[in-house]
This record gives sequence, structure tokens and C-alpha cells, in this order.
Amino acid sequence: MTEEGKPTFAAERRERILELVRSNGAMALRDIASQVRASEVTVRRDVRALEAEGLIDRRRGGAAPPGRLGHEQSYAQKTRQAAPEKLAIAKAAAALVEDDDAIVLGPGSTTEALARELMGRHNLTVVTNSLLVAQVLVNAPGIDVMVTGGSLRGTTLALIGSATEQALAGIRVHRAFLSGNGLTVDRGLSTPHPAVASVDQALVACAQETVILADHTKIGTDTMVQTVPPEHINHLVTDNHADPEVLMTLEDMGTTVHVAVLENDQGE
Amino acid sequence: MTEEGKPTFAAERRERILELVRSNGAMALRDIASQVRASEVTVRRDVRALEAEGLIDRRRGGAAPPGRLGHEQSYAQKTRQAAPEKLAIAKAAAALVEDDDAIVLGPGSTTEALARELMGRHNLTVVTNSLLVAQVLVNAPGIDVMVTGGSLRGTTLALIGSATEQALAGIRVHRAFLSGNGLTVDRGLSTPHPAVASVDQALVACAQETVILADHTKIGTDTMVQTVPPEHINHLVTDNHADPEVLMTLEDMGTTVHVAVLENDQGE
DNA sequence: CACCAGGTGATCGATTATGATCGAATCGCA
DNA sequence: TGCGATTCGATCATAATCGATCACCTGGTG
Repeated sequence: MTEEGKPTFAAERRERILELVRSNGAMALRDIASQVRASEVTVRRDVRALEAEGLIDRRRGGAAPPGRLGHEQSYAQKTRQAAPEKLAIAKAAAALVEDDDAIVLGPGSTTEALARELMGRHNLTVVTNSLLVAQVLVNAPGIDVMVTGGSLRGTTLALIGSATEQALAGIRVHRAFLSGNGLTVDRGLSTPHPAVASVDQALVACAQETVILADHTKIGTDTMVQTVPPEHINHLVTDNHADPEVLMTLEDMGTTVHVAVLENDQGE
Repeated sequence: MTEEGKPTFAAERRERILELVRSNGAMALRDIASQVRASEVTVRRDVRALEAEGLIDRRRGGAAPPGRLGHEQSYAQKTRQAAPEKLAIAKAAAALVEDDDAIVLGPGSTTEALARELMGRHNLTVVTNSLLVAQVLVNAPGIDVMVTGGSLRGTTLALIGSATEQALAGIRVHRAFLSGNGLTVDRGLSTPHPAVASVDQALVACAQETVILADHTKIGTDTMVQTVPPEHINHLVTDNHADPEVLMTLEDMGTTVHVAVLENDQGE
């Protein structure tokens, strides 16, 4: 040694490591060690210290700049988490669908779950503006899927806009299954998005009966635009955590309420 | 020179896999492995982990972007067929799309690849009857996706039927990009399915210009129903394995022929 | 001069990532 | 429907790295 003109103090060496990693991206511990003329053990100690300060990301075999791995949760994962209630509701709602029926399925993870429950049905015609629903049913042998046209909305994979409403204009089906964002006794079903609301109304308009799928988190919530007034709701399918008072009031207004019971009920 | 100073940490490798799959669409496990210089076993583990996070869709033989709209059965077949050619064709065809354009994209894996190439465009309006294409473009920020209505055809995830044609009736766009099953000098573009043919004609009818995407395996093949007569084909994009005689004949008939050249023929 | 303190390097189990292999399951094709 | 081929999952083997402990070196201090 002593070849080094610089007495490599610890702090100085760490600065150098930081610079190296910042400019080179991920680096192997070995390479860092050779660059700063220190043993791997020492560099490992340094990197560990830098990691504690949040200045670096440590990983097996080396180090990398921090913050690179921002894994965002995907839509698919979100739907998986609230699954049990939605599944129960979907199973209950499936009882309202008969063979040889023609129905409308709106967008939403609950209706998507309902679609999955319908897979084995025979001679069913399903009209939907949800690409998710369409995809679920595309391989079901006994089911005809009709997709409405429209502008594709990225967040929900639903079709909306005037083209959607036009496509729905000529269609008449038995029941429409919808799942909005909020449901109250006063204002019925509501959604925060005006264009979605408009389409929801069109979906309802082409069915003889309207079925709302709403888990308890949605009941009592009101959002911006009303889509279905309470007196137009023929059926409501919800879970057993919903407020019984609300349900009774709705029944008084003529809605048939179906309560899906969760089997393994985690207490609260 | 991009030497292998890259340490290839697990986290970086997974990021790379994500990017690969996101930009290339469905990929075979083997190809991913060779791209990231890791064994298939390792890639399988990575893909499994990514799937658990909901960031990727795993399927037999490979991985695909999440979002559920998949080519389940046709996946293996399609990815193996002529992936590099299709990619090259798609890249070439992308040159025919300008910003602020309005175009029609038909169904098919080649048009789907084209859709992927268009991801970065601004102010683009894309009309399609393919749910696959719609799915690809749904997350592109600068692109409006209009989906035609219609009956969902399971094998290709395309919308067909009179509803589709009706939805297209009121639409006028600059160019239509189609990819049929066969293309000959005598009969132009053809497809084995009558209903698909009818929709293809409607797609062409609402565009000022028609662009056909066809790799060499399709050229010279004739199938049941003619969809686009040769004199209506304004542009043909194909690869450099196509029969030059056919191309010249088409050019004599007024078609502008674009030949995509394969750059890297790796690992096949 | 002896001793201590901080930093550094070396060594040794323990842990981890990776790759190979084999039975099982699945797919494609006839 | 059955068969060959492919792919998957699981287990094991290997190699690399990690964490911890110890030894050493250097400089300061009583």
C-alpha cells in the first residue's frame, strides 16, 4: 500500500461509493471494492451504513440506487382482496339468472364475479359494456356475449359514451345487473363519474328489471351522480354486514332484498 | 459497448422481465431467459413472484402482461409462429400512423403488435373491433380507444356481426390496418370466416386508405371469403421473405408495398 | 513503553440465489 | 382417445454472499 496518495478515510470512501452507484447504477460488491481499493468486507460495512441512511439500496451481491423499485398495486390485486363478500353476492345473484335468459351485466368487480358464476349456464345471452366481463365469458360454451361499443375507459375497462348508449338503445333484455359506487335510500344508486352514470342509466333502460349488486361498504354511501332511483331497483343483492334498517326501508319501497351470507365470517 | 459489468441482481432482473413483457406482450419463458441471461428455472421463479404481486400473468410456457385479456389457447401457437416477422411488420406499419391521426385497427396478432408500437403516440384515435388491441392501448395516455360493438368471437377476441357493422357505419377515419388470413394477387385479402369477412369489409369501408399487414406465410394463400379486392389495397406491409414477384404484381396494381427487414435473427 | 480505540482485513459457519434433474401434469397432434 | 413432447413443480446440489468473530495495524495517550 502507501501507493495511495490519498489516505482513504471512511467518510471519503463512502462518498465515493455513493457516487459510483449513482452513476453506474447497480454495482456488484466486488467491483465497488476494487474501485475504492478496499476489501469486500469493508465495503459491505459501508454499504450497510449507507443503507441505514437510506442513501442506497442494498441487495445480495451488491448495491443499487434507492427508490427504483416502486411496485404499484395493480387493479387485479385490488379486486382479489375484497373478494369473499363479492363472491358471496355474486353467487346469490346468480340465482336470479335462468337458462335461456338474456341479461345485461354492467362493469365492476362484483359483476365480473357474477359473470364467473354464470360460466356453466346454457343458452344465455349476456350484454355488457365491460371488457372484463366479456373476457370472463368468452370461453363459456353456452353463452353468447354481446359487447356494446363505445370509448374505452382505462381505469375500469368499461365502454362509455354516446356510442355505448346508442348501441344499447335497440336492446331489450330481462334483467340488468349493476354495481355502482354508492347506494342510499334517498337517492338510490350513484357513481362519481357522469359519463358512467349516463351509461348505467342506459343499461337499466333496456332491461325489464334492475338488479343491484352492492356489498355493505357501498350501502349508505352517496356519490355525485344518481344513476338509478330507489323505486326502480327491483332487486338488491348484498351481504350480511349491510345495515338492516336500510334494507328494510328499501323493501318497503318495493325492492326485493337478497342477503348473501358469508360462511367464514371474520368477527368485528 | 454494454459490457457485462451488469451484476444482474434479482430485483433488476425482475424489473427487466416486467419491461420485456410489457413492451413485447406475451413472451415465451425461454425467450425471457435468454434475454435476461438466466436459466429458465430462475425466470420461472421470478415470473411466479411477479404474478403473486399481480404485475404479470403467468401461463404455460411464458408470461403475459396482466389485465386478463389473454390469448389463452392461441398463445403458444401465435408466439411461435412468426413473432419476429410480425414485430418487424408492425414497426414498419407504425410509420404509416401519424400523431393526431384517426385509424382503424382490425383483429389479429400483427395488428396487436402494431398497437403496441403505437403506445407512445399523442392524440391518436384508434377504432377497433379487437379486444386484444383495445387491451393493449387502454393504458396509453395519448390514445383514445373506441371499441365497436358486436358479438364476441371467442377464438380471436374480435367483435363481429351486424352490430359491429352498424357501429362502424357512422365512422370515418384516415387509414384502416387489417391483417387477414390470406393474400393473393387475384383475390386480394381473404378470410375463412364469412362473418369476419363482412366486418373486415366494414372496417375498410370507413377508412380513406386500406393498409394490409401480412407476413410472408400469408402471401399466396387463399381462403374462403374475399374481404378486400386487390385494387382496394393502398398499402401492403410485409417482411423480406415474401415472394418478390407477388409484391411487384401488387405494386403494378397500385399498391404501395413496404417491406420490413428483419435486423436481428437471434436464437431461432 | 504498555495500553487502548477505531478501523480494516481475514476466516468460518449460515444463509441465499441459482441451476440441474426427475417425476408429474399438461398440451398438441394424430 | 392415446401418445409424444413440452412444461411445471419439487428436491437437491453448488456456488456465492452474508454476518460474526477474531486478528492485525496504526495512532494516540497515560
